[in-house]
Amino acid sequence: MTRRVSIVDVAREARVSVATVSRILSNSDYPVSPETRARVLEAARRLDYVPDAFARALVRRRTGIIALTVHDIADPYFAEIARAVEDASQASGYRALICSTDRDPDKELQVVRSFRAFRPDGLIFAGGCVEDAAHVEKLRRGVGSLAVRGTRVVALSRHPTGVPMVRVDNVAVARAATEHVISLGHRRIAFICGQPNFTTSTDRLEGYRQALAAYGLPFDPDLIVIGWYTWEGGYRATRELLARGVDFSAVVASTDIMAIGALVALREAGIHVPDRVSLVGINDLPVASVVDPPLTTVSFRVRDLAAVAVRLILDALDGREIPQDTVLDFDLKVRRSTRPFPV
Amino acid sequence: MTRRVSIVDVAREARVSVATVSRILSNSDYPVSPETRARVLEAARRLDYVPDAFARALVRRRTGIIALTVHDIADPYFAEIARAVEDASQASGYRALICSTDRDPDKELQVVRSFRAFRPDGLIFAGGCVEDAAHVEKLRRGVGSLAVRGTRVVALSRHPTGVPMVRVDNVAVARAATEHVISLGHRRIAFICGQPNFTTSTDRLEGYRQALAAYGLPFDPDLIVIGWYTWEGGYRATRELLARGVDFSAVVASTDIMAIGALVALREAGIHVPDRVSLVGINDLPVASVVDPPLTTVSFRVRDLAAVAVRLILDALDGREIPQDTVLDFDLKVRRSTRPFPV
DNA sequence: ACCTTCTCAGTAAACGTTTTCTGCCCATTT
DNA sequence: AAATGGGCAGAAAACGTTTACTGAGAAGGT
Repeated sequence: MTRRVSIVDVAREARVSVATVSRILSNSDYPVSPETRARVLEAARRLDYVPDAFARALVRRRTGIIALTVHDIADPYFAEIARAVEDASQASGYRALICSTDRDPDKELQVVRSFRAFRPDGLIFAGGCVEDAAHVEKLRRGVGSLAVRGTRVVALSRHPTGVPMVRVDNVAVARAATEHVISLGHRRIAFICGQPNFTTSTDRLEGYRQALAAYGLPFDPDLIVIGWYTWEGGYRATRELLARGVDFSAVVASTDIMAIGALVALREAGIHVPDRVSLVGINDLPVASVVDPPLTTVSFRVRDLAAVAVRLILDALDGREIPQDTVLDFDLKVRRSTRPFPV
Repeated sequence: MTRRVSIVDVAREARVSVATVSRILSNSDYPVSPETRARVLEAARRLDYVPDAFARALVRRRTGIIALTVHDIADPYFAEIARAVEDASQASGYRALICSTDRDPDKELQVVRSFRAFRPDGLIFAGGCVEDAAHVEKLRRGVGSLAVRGTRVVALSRHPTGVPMVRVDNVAVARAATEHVISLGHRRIAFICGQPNFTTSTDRLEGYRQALAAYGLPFDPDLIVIGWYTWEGGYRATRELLARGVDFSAVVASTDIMAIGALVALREAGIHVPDRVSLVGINDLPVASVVDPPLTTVSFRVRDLAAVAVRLILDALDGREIPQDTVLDFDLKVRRSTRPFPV
């Protein structure tokens, strides 16, 4: 195997020292004569030289890497996040390193730990992991040891302690979704809730409660059903709901993905949406407008969430002070999965 | 900022040389006394030492990185691929570096070029880029310069020259999809084709033609419509098809994603699937079983495709000979978007 | 003429690992 | 008692960059 071309080859070719090559190629504003610059640039081009990121990262204290943890890159929500992080990173010359945690706290710890070897300049936690105290503490230590090495950390849609976060107000979001169906006249409203160990779940449940309370409607535990944040989870939760035999005319799902699962379950049960049951989701993923009926959902720009997170990290790396809590707004997208009650 | 802990700190703490620490921690089978080993391990644990991936990559000739180019990580098909690559890489101690090319040949070149700085041990091209000769040549040079540096390259579902590939037989796949609706009695069968500069598109079109020919059906260009490999693309193509006013009772879409776009367009036009038009897709993505009606589609294990690619790269890195062409099999999943004609 | 200041480019010391040589010490063999 | 060899660990040279010094020469001020 032929040896790779390094900076010394370029230096030899251009008959200058490696220092000069480095200075010219890393675009520092170091003064250098036009002729030398041209000779070096030409040599680099001719040899097709690309600086080695590893050697560079070793001596600069920056790696140019922004790490991202997501629950599952194959989940449409996190795929959107990943894409936005990738784009925003790349636009600033950074590179995104993505890892899935599968909503498993142990795996999340392991992922964070494994990130340390790459000492990323930034770390974004997308999607809460399980937030029990012991885990948070372990995570804090793991993240802490990253931070010690200069990594800037930002959390996306979760509430860890001491880490800047960017999020939507999940309470308000779920409240908006619920109030929408209430305002359509629905009274018996089921809620498909995520696993309780995610703050997103508890926040959205709280929003649902607040909406009921605001309209003087009773809170009925029989209308609450819990599931995983997947299609399957939404499907099963809805089956369970149906099995209970309780009466309801609307369903608020914690996420679009769960809502689509619910749609499948309702369809299988011969319950038409929206004629017999109204359905509302949260997230406004691309897939929401493509199902039948198109899903009424609470929309917030998922990609903006991620882009803002990257921006914060970049700012922090530049030494700027960054806000501890950035809250993005949202709005309701009324499509065809909801309609007034009674018909 | 406190200095990061390096191998010399561990060495000092354990009162041994850095060489010894390195040998113990990188698990070489170098002989070392149990007491020394224990002391070093304990010191590393106490200092919470994690070896620096960059320094390590510099001296070993391996980076532990497998790079992956996809059209768009937010596209469900490529998200599946990405997830599988991530899992398979991680299982072998590698790390996946993912970049989206947006189906843009220029961006693909740029991505490949930018990968070189990281000199990945492996490179997987998922999803063809545009395959015109000039581009392939440029790409070959880019990839070539990667290969020179020791990167093993594998292509996923495309036909570049001289690069081992793993794929399904796209001709046979499309043929199976088409023959399915033919065998149901359909005679006027539309085909939603991808952009012609992807080999996947031309292969699948060819499969469609072969199926028609095999059953003695005429090929009617009016039934062929071209679009991007997106929901939007499938939607628009179907609208165009409808605008033509040609008669058809079945639609074969090049991908599930396009098929779902078609579903939306047909629904909007008041054309019921499958009562008036049968629809079949290709890929069997998770989303295919969740739309209404659940999509009949040709299924191949997308994740296996990616996992095999990683396996090949690992084999190649171990110096083993790897096959130039690996073809995975597929099968038809009949769901409810297709039905016999005439009703 | 001499001192200062600039402009430009080279020398060499990092950065944090791995790995090739050495070589010590002790046990075993002759 | 000398020679051999194996187990163990240290010294030092990479790996490919960046960057703090250093310094040569030219230009400009007194």
